[in-house]
Amino acid sequence: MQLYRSEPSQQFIDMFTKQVGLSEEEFDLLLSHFKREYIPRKYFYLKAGQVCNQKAYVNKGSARTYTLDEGGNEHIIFFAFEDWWLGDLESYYTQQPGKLYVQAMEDCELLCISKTDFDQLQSQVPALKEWDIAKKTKSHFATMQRLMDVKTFSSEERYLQLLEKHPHIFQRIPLQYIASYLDIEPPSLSRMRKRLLGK
Amino acid sequence: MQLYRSEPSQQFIDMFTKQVGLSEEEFDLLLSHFKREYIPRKYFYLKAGQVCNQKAYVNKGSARTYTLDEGGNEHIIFFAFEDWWLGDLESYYTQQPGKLYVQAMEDCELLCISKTDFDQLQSQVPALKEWDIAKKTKSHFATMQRLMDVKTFSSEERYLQLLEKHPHIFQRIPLQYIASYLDIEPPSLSRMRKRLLGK
DNA sequence: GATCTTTCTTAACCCGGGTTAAGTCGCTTC
DNA sequence: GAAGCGACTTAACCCGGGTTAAGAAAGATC
Repeated sequence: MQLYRSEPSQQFIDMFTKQVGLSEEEFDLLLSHFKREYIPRKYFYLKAGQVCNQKAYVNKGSARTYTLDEGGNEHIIFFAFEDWWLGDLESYYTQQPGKLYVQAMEDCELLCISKTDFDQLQSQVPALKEWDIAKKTKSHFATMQRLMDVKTFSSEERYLQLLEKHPHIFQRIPLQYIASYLDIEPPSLSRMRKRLLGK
Repeated sequence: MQLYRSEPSQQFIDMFTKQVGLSEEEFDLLLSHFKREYIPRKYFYLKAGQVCNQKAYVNKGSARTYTLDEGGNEHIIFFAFEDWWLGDLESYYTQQPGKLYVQAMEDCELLCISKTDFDQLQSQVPALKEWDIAKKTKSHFATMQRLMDVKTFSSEERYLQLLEKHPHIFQRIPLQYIASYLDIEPPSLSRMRKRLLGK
């Protein structure tokens, strides 16, 4: 058993060795550039105005990504749980200050690699570059789907979809965050849940 | 003056020759694969369930891209005017049936190139491939920005932003489409406009 | 175990937007 | 120019969600 500078989940290892197809040497090289980072609950991984200069894999914990309006209200864009990647993609690629807040909802253990390091590795390992492009594409389609969902479905429909597709998140995060994700206020979510109980 | 199989706008020519940096020969080769397509007002370029198998440049006219919910209501995701590209990006890349409707709001003249042709040209002309990747990236960020806007700003704020950034579209397309784009009903947009007149 | 904090629910009130339908204006068509 | 059509506005009604505040429940902390 080899000693790692970080202790990646099996999913992390499988992703790079089985899906991306890295050799053991390539994986070890990649892994040596990852640093573990802990974000306690309620603390921020990223705030608006900061430049996102690394990729962060959620090894453990959960986080929420949100925007802030002029009134100081938060609007959750998406959640992240284990085996997701955190960050502000636009800020990462443009290296300009971002507009997003990323806050830990539970204590988080992240595996982080700087953009500088990843860019260099990417030029050495073609499979990594392909993986990154594919990841961007998937992310693009997911963002588009979210936009379509927000426009097409009512908050109740989106609540039911969330309940069906990701029932586990209701066990882990406060309902007020779900409400923000659905673009409604907590009392409204409460009323909706009560209404749905009768069905 | 050369005869083209289609008559691209100056913007179209500049994009590929100046921005992408194609040589005259490369541009002519590319252009020879484009076909002109006319979509009369109210007709569809694409419907949900169809596979999007070509890129379409809007040479003239305007279109709206929307989803349909179970109740048969339309939800406009975005508009397209001259110098934009039309289509269902996910369907194009996956070659699976899409979920979007793309309908001409004014008579449209499109310049279209099949995915098959473009993929082949892309492998011959590296600059084209880079352009395509850059376009996807820009599109991704734009989609993300739209999602953030929809979640962060009220319909009134988004109306004012639209008025400021794209005042010309109010001269070209019916207000009912603007309303759909803003996720409100036409009477509500009317009330809002009346309210804003007093300011 | 008592206190404090966080989270969720509930109630009461109000306002804004959906809904429906009618009416106006402008443009096309014959 | 009359009729017809599409687009926009307006009015009236109703319902649902925001807002605020209070209370209950569950966890955390000491």
